[in-house]
Amino acid sequence: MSSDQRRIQPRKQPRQVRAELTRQRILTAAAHVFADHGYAAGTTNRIAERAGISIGSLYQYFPNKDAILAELLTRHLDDGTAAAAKLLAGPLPESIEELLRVFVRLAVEAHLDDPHLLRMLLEQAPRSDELLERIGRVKRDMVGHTRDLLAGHPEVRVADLDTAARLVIATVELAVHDLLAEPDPIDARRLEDEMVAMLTRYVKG
Amino acid sequence: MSSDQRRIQPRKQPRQVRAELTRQRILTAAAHVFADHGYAAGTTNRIAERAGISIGSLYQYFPNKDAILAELLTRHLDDGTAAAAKLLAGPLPESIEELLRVFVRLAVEAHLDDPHLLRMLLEQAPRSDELLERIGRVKRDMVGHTRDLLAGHPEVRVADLDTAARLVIATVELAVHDLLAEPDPIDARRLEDEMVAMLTRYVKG
DNA sequence: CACAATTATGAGCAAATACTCAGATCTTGA
DNA sequence: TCAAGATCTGAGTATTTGCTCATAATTGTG
Repeated sequence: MSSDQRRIQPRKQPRQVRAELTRQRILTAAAHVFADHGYAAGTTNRIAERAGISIGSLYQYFPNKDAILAELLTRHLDDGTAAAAKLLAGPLPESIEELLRVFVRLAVEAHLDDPHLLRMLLEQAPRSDELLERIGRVKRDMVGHTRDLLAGHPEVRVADLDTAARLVIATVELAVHDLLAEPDPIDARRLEDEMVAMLTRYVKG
Repeated sequence: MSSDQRRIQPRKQPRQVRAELTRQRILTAAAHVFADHGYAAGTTNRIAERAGISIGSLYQYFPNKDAILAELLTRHLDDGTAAAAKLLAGPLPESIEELLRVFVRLAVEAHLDDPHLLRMLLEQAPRSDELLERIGRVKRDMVGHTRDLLAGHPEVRVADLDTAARLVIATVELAVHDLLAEPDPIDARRLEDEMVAMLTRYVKG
């Protein structure tokens, strides 16, 4: 029941331009529909309708409903890791405060687009073992990088690097998700400032 | 479609002992089933089966599936607010660090029982306007109390009391949820220590 | 233009599942 | 003891919804 291995990869590779276009329209529509109605009530027929295509076309590009969710989540994760990798490859600020600010800002910006969609994605992800796996890996990578950054910085004074890294990641990810997705969302700039202040004072000991 | 007002209150008041007992068994079974399978896959028939009663009996005490979720969430919220009120009524520690510790410990303990159930409850709550309302009210109260505590404490130095209070609440609630519900859960004691350290340094400025 | 490959259509199927109801069984109180 | 009310039963209904497939339309190619 919960261990069925369902395809998550597209059913076929688009060979014409209109095919790729249709694929995009499906994903865009799905993002809207899921954000508005949630995953369960976001039916595939509704997605097709919103995309302006027939339900049959939808199933030519996605083997099942979960695959659409998976694709949306994958994109978000890939965007995030790519942006983070780009940051890590370039020159980084010296001070721990500015260092933290750079990454907090990254997180905030990644969630400003559509906080409701993002929240839904992460909530529904546990439905699939494969997605759980993928999220777990990304999170572990983030914790690892954070630990390394903390470890190599002279200003940092914490009791347990591993716990500190986990706490930092959890705090940033979750608080950003939550505070931006609330009915009365917090101001993004202020959120960034306060969170940087909190984390900086924390890791400086 | 999504605006139908469904009953959430029990269908009848139990008048015999066995009735109240059945009600309890349903709720206990539902907690387990929801925690194991999630809300969508936690079917009412499965709940009834696990409770050792017939599906008909279930629907004599709960008008619909959402009402079961609502009852479970209500209990959690009521337990939490009651515990918090009890704390606030009694003598509180002087130092801000110990003050924060008391409340962080409360949050951690409230989620040690069944982190997966709690996570599921909060994820599925947005399905109902009434529950969203209730959660919002509890959260607003918590932020309010936190702001008052921070405002009246001489050690506290923060730029914006309101933002700080929101950040503190979000951090505690979410990080506790998340870190305890992970496949490799963080040690509760260590979580408490680190979180208290972070929050203390933050609010002391 | 002709023909094959690709893409689109949407009525309808199969399965899942929330929920009902007519009747059986148990409990209470006099 | 026994009737009335309370509780329980579970096969069945109504609805929703993910998804298929036979067919049509469109596009690329020689």
